[in-house]
Amino acid sequence: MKKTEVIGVLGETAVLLELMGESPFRVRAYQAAARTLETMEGFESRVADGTLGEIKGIGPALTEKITTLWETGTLDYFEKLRASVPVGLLEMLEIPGLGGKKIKSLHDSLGTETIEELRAACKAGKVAKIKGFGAKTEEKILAGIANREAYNARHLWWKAREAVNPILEGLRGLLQVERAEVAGSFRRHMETVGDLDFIAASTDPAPVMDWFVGQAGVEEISAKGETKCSIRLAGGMQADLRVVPLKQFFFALHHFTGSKDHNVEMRQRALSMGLSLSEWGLKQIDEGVSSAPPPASIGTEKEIFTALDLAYIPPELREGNGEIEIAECGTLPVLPEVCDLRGVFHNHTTASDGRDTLVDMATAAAARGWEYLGIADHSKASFQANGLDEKRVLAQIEDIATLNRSGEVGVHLFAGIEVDILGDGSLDLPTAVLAELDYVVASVHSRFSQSEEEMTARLVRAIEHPLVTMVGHLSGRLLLRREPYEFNTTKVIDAVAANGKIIEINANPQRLDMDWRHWRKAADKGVLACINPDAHAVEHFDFVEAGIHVARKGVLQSREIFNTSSLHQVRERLAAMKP
DNA sequence: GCCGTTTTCGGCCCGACTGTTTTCAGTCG
Repeated sequence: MKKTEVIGVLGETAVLLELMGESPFRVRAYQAAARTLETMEGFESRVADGTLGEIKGIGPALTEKITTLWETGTLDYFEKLRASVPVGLLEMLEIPGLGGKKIKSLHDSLGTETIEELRAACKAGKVAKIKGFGAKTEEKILAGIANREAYNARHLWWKAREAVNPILEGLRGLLQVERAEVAGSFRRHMETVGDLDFIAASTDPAPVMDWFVGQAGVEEISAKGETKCSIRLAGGMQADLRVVPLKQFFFALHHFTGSKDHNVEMRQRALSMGLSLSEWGLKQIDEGVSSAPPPASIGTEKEIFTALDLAYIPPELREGNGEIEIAECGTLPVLPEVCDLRGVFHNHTTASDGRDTLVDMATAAAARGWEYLGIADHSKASFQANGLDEKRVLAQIEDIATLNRSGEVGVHLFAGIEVDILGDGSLDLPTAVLAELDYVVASVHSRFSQSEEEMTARLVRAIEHPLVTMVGHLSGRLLLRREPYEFNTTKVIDAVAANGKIIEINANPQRLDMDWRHWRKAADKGVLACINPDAHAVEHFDFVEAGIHVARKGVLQSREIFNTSSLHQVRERLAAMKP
């Protein structure tokens, strides 16, 4: 069985155990193990030599189950568990207000196994009669089922921002509001976000909450208490607001920024120092460990970290991926910013499927202050995208050279191509043509359903081609729409490192590919990143901001990003990469 | 399920909100 499948089984086991009403700690153990495996290096050898149990969070029971899965491809424990839980129950977890225990209770008393049956039971008033349920729960379940159908549960970060900015501005404009921020996965710059979390500091919550629920675009008020309320916006996005006194603001902001894993570690660290950290503050625990008293008041989020002897951890890094250990040393890396970029390399023009011309694109790039712009239109195999054949490539090289010589645009243009990686890993254009270009982006645009072995070999072969400079959108995923194709990420990254090539950070908000979770390890192997907007129009240059988010979450530094280099350096490096 | 220079058993982050209760369980973040 493949590693990704093992991870899938562990994750599904956690969900199934939850539905069985198992101990939440056991559930958590499976979730944690799945996450650990996702980023684990040398998984195969550890399974083989039996050292899996040395990893924190993986004990004897999980070692045995993972080993069995890996070696035999099946696990009795899991199969029995899955057979005992109807699939409909898994889907019910997506309904707000329903967790493992309530779903189990519904199943036990009514025998509901599908969402349709649950809907029918609600409509017949049967659910309200169950102990622990009532009329309101029944209504909420019905509404939840309807919403689930109407809207996707998650949204692209880029899309969510359109909702966030006006709300933040509105909150900050209120007389009663001293501070307001957005927290949650949005603040951590996750590629997709579920709910939006707003925190406001005020001594007078009522008018703030009234404004929040009364905004234009609010479709439903899902909850409204004294200090917390929850709305659903047009488009289906859920937004929560919490109003706290100013002295609690930064604690609340930190808490609701998360992630959950980060918070757990922070609280554990506080406890070890004789302190208790919560969204309400930092207090001294009376007994036990001697410790310095916490600061009397906190005026920035940074001071919370300082109180725990940590360097400030930017929100993007708060994923429970060892950021606290790094911050312990007080040496957090300086993360890149949009202004560090001096150009981009994967951009389309009207020659293929872009909306703007070469000159338009160059002018817009110059207006951003970029020093250079790489043009990489599609190659001929991308027929639907009007890909360029040999002749048109050579013509475009000529156009670019002419434009560069003319000095009409204040940016240096590099002639490139986004060449299709064909099914067997060969490239869509002959070497003689590719050799005429300044650089080559190689991408997969077809035959996504190849086996992991085929796709891995295909990518590796393309990477090993001497004229390939970088790999475009490595996994081919479309967030919330299409899963990545199957390939061995480690092998591909190793091939890129071994050949001194570059991996693109495709900054299209729907791609954000290669995923930030792989970046730190890839960079440690010497792989360079190149943040590219995959622009099909001048306004798509804005996407680089999302690309910077990926780099920051991946803990990359500017020197690890190819296109933070000056024009002079880029020229030299591109030339050096050519055979 | 995992974990342990106080523990191999008894912990595992913690508090608000909701809807259901008559003192609290479940869910959520």
